[in-house]
Amino acid sequence: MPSPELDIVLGDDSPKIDKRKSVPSIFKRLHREEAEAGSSLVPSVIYEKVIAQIKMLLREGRYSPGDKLPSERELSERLGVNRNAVREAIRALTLLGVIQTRPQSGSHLSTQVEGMLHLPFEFLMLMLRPSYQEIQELRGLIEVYAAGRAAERRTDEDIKNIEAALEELYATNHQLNYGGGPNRRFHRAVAAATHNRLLEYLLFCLLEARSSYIHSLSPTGTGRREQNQHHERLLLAIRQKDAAAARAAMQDDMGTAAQVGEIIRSSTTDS
Amino acid sequence: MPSPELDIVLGDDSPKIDKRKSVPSIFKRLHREEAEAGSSLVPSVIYEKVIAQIKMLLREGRYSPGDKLPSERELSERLGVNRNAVREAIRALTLLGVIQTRPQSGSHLSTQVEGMLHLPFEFLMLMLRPSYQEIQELRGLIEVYAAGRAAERRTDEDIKNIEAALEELYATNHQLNYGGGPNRRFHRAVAAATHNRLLEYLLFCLLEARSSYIHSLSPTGTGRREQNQHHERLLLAIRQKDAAAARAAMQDDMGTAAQVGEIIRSSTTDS
DNA sequence: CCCGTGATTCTGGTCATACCAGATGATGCC
DNA sequence: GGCATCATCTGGTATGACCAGAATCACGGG
Repeated sequence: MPSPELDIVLGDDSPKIDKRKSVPSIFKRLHREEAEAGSSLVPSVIYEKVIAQIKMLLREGRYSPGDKLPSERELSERLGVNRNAVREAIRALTLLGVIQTRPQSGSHLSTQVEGMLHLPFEFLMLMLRPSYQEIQELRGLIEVYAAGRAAERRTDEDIKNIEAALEELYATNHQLNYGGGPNRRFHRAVAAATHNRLLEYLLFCLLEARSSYIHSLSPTGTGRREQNQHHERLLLAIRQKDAAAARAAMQDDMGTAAQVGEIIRSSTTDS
Repeated sequence: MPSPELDIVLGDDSPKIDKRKSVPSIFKRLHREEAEAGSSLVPSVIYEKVIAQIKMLLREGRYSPGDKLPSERELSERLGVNRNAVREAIRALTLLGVIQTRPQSGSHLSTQVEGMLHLPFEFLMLMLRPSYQEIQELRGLIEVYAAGRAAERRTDEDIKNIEAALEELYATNHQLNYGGGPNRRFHRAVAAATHNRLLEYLLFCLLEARSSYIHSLSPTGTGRREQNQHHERLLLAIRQKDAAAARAAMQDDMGTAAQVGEIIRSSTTDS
């Protein structure tokens, strides 16, 4: 059941001429023309064609998350390209998190989106080099909104998840990884209560990338008590479905985080 | 000046044993262990090491956007791996938008972040399949916030840009690509006035991916007049630095967009 | 001495082939 | 029927080759 027909066809009905000489030149020409036009509608290089195919199959619903892709050898044969090109495509998609591949088993479409935006976000920050304030502003605006919505939409299940996350946070509270995973998980649990997966996941990735970008956030424990307090307030507000109070609590929590960020920034004044 | 030293070293001081047999087995073992643990701290495959290297160089500031990378052959030699692995890494990063590569010239770190998140976002939506409401909620929350901040922070330059974008939008208003590029550029111009590049870019990519995800948004012209009106109000509010009015105008614009989305959804009831 | 021209070199894009090691699945023995 | 064994398949990696266009440099004319 895994591998639905998929008869992939590369857009070109190229006359199969020799393949070593003619085909590349065609691509090259297309490439140049496209490059000059600034557009990229026609994939210039083969691996992009492979990716475009997979994307199309996803879009058309012929492939669904979890499905197994044909083997690299089979794909390369069907697509009429070398295995290297297929590998490059698969590798690139793996990096995006679209595909998961196990060494001697095969490649599957990811069943979960976890990890899909981490690297892209990380690189985005490395390239854009946003200030701490910029990140915090974006984060804050999403989190505060999410807190309010969470209060309005939360189910009992959500409450349980948030409580569990909070408990975990407390359990690791004495450790050094302040602001680390548990904290992110708590915030994610709150965001999840909005029942907007896109929002939840975007925020989560933003937090992950932020944490990785502002490396070693750990040193200071400043405001930990305040932060715990904010978290408690937040949970209470969400439980009581008090959107305004939830937003206020989250806003305060953001403020605390901003303070921490300030300390970090001032202590590492360079770069 | 382009290629700063870079003496890349793969983390392992492997005793250079034959290289065809021993090294892979080491990776394999590490890979399996990591896979079982669910983590991925140790890059399992070589191309990930290459990527990690580049990321590290970026993080350390030894490489900056625009710099030219060593040639694939040179990289593969320095890293002690095959050129394929290097290509896979470069290709993957190209897909992320981190690297730009021209056929007979070389690979450079992208100077612009444009296009960095497009594909990731697209795939995220293809995998997550969020509802129109989910997208719109996320979009709306960012846009409304941005409108307010734009009103507070805008410079005269920003006003000019927004006006220009609005003019372009009007110019193409009679065409079919309603809700297309010009509209996104207008919204981006507003977001740019917040002077938070991260926010601006994130929103932009979200809009791009949204447009690509909700394909063929064009058919209906419903609400175009209202939308124009909202845009005018928005511009006015930003010009007058009236944050509340700006948020209100944007909120209305989001409402219009939601309506359009509703129509689209109801007219294509399937999939 | 400058500049244009032409050949050489370099680079990315593609391909073919080969081998390894682990996973998979079929086969056959008990 | 259950379990061990082996052929096969798969992804990971390596080597080597060629193409076409870009980049570079050397050379000769002005």
